[in-house]
Amino acid sequence: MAAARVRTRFAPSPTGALHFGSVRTALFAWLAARHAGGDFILRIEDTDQERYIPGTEALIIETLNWLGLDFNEGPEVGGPHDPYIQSLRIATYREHADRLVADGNAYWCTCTPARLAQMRDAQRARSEPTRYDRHCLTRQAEVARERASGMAAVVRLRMPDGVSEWDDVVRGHVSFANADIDDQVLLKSDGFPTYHLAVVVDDHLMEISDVIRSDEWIPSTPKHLALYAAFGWDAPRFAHVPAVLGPDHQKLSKRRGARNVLEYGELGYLPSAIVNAIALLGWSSGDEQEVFSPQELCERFTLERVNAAAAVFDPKRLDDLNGIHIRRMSVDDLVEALEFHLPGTSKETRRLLIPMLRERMVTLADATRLCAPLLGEVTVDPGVEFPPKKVDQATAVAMIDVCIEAVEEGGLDDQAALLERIRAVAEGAGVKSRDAFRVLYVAILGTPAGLPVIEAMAFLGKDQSLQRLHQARARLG
RNA sequence: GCCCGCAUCGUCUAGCGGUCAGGACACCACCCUUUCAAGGUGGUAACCGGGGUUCGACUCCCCGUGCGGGUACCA
Repeated sequence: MAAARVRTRFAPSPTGALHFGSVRTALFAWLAARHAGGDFILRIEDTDQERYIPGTEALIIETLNWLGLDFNEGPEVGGPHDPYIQSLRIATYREHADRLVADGNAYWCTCTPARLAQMRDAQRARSEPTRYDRHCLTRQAEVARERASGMAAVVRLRMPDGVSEWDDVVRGHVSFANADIDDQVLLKSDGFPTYHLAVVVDDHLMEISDVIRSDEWIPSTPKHLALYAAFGWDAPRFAHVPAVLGPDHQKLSKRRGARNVLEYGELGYLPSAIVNAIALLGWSSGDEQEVFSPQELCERFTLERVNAAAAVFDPKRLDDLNGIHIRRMSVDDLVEALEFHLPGTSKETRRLLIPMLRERMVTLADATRLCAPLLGEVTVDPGVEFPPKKVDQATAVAMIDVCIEAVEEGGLDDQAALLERIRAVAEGAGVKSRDAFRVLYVAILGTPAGLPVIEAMAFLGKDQSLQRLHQARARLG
């Protein structure tokens, strides 16, 4: 078979916002496609009306767009295999189910949920695997009459004998004894397909070359293989990626509080940092590079290098990467990105602030806190010691006085000269400059730590700086 | 119950029979320094257990243990 074009898809069910687990699966599928110069497709798997949460579809698209995981085909953008929403493709599944029944690879079943439950209990009691006992397979004529009289019925896959096996891109060789596998329901009594039928039909029709999905699907892959065989289709490559675990080592899930990825945007995380962080959850480059732009990831990523073990998401790692990605941004990009976190500021103002901020942000949201004393009034927090620790009254007074004097005389243009003059006073007082300078930080910023104080004064201007210095001086009595 | 998968520092990982078991995050120390950061240097810290195979196992095989997943007319 000729090397087919690589086509991957992300196929979420619209049951809620995306968290890091689902997004990572999407990312791997996107990276695999982009690495190969192939196509990435978004398909919505909404075959369960009961679990459907309205609005989720738009949320998923927004998340993908925000992260930069662009899709070539899917809802809204369309494509050659439109529609990309399964609830709009019901007739297709129905036709395929009929074909399976006609060929003897599937059969109708009218067993009630109660009988099924009873059957499973009995099997369990006998230490047997739970699977359908094919009661209806042996009475198809009767089942046909029951259906004609309006009895609820489903179509079940007739699981063939033998062994199902495949070479999983991340797991290696995997095999199952078909005898342990259930005759899966393919068409529900409401006429909707189950995941199993829909996914196989769509992946084939949409020419998906690599099925990349979370590893909870491993046990049902034999059913899918049986379906490909029954239809006479070639099966795609399968890559089952491991789960992403929370700090409790439990799989990330919507209940249990896994966060909507979009919330990280509001918190000041960069899409590129998130992409970098989750790519590292299970994938490694093979050399020692760990900071990647999305572009670099596309170049370097291969499914073969995805680890098979589940990974615990570490927020500290994201923080680190986010700071690095922020520092790698251009000033122009930061001016834009900071608009949300420094509301009411002009581009020029943000441009002035960025050199001070850059090395100090873990998230963009830190800008709000860091810049507050420069964009508003200094607040005198009674919890802040003044004079600070290790600095006596006299030294504090001297520091403020020299600063006032220097600013009045020399202004704020020559920051180096200003710094020298102040430092000389600290040294003369025999106090470490690291301690003495805190006096100025509290005076100007209201806290002993923050943006560099001389640059901060330059930003505030002479009048405002002097006013704050005099205010502080007054507090010292 | 039955089936499947996974197993290296606290966390993410490299390793694909012979390494002082490497890197990153976090943590600690020091340096730099106008605070805080950023940056630099160094440090603490790991092969789940037991059997094999082999001259030699983190690496291959088996068993156990732990964890995860599946076992639905949910995906």
